[in-house]
Amino acid sequence: MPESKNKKVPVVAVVGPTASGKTALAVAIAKEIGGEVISADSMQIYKKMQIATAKPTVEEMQGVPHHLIDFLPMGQEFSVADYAELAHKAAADIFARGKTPVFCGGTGLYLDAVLNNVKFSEGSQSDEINARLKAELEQFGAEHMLQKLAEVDAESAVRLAAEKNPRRILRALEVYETTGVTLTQHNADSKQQTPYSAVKIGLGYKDRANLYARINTRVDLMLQNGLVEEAQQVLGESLGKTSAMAIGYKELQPYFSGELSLEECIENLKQQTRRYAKRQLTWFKRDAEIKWFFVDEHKSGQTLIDDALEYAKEKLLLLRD
RNA sequence: GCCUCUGUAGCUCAGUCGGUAGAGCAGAGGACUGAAAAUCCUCGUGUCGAUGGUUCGAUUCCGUCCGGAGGCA
Repeated sequence: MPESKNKKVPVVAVVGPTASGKTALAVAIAKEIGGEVISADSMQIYKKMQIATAKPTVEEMQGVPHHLIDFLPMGQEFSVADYAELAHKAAADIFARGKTPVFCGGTGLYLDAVLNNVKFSEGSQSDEINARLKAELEQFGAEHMLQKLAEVDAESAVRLAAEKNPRRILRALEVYETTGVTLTQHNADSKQQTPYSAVKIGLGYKDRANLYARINTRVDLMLQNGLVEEAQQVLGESLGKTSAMAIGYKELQPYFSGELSLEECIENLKQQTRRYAKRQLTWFKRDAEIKWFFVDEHKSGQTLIDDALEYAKEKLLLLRD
């Protein structure tokens, strides 16, 4: 009965690719153990973006309180740092009321940032510096930016040399210019002990084809539920840098402008969603703490939920020992 | 029935003046610390429609057959 364990806040995290059934499982778990859901989804945070983000409906929530959903105007930008701050607050609040936080979502970066308690220092971001670096990138290219980085932060430059991901090179430069500290150092400083002890449950498919089929039919369902109308409305308003990236609206833009047929846009939307799911899987796969449950290995959604529920309860009991 | 074009990677097509072939897309794997539903990296062997012939050697040239497109009757 180690003392340190008792000090950690027990939480459950339901993760997995889009369209794997996370919402239903998280609600079932929350109801069973007396929990509240904290969404870990970079797009469900926005108001008005309902259908495309598969935001849980009131019926789906079944009376379980949901946090970090449907609260931000679309024009506002958001980032991991913002998410981490809000999520920690929500978790502390839920725990203080004697309940258990149940994280649920497919944004791996958000989840990891919170569960690993990554510290986001305040001064490492600057829109002006970012804009300036971006202009420089456009003029001189990624290679040039990488060399510029190598002069001040050789270690990060070496690490980033293989992929030459412009976004990441710029961030490394931004961190150095704002804080005077290398990205390597900055990231090392961001590591802290986590206050949480998480039971991680992954929802997946044994056969990739089944996941893709599920995604395809879910997009069709969204269309039946009025996705086109929602897209028209959303695209008509001013989206922010973050919300504009949501899958489901920008793919339909060519249809509204008459460049492509609706059918072509839908195919494209489905494909984008499939690729997104694949990236999510790549992210979650490397987390060995996740216990996976496969949808296509169960007779019904209910047996899957029952199995996962049983696992979650057992694990939580162990954590409380 | 005749003529022309065409049949190469899951799809769209390049190409080989004869020495067994390569792009885009799709797909797969991976990375990921302030846009993450984002951004980026890596990965291409396929009876070159079938079958005979010419040749040291044919996917490439020639014949025949089968499939597809078009034109003329």
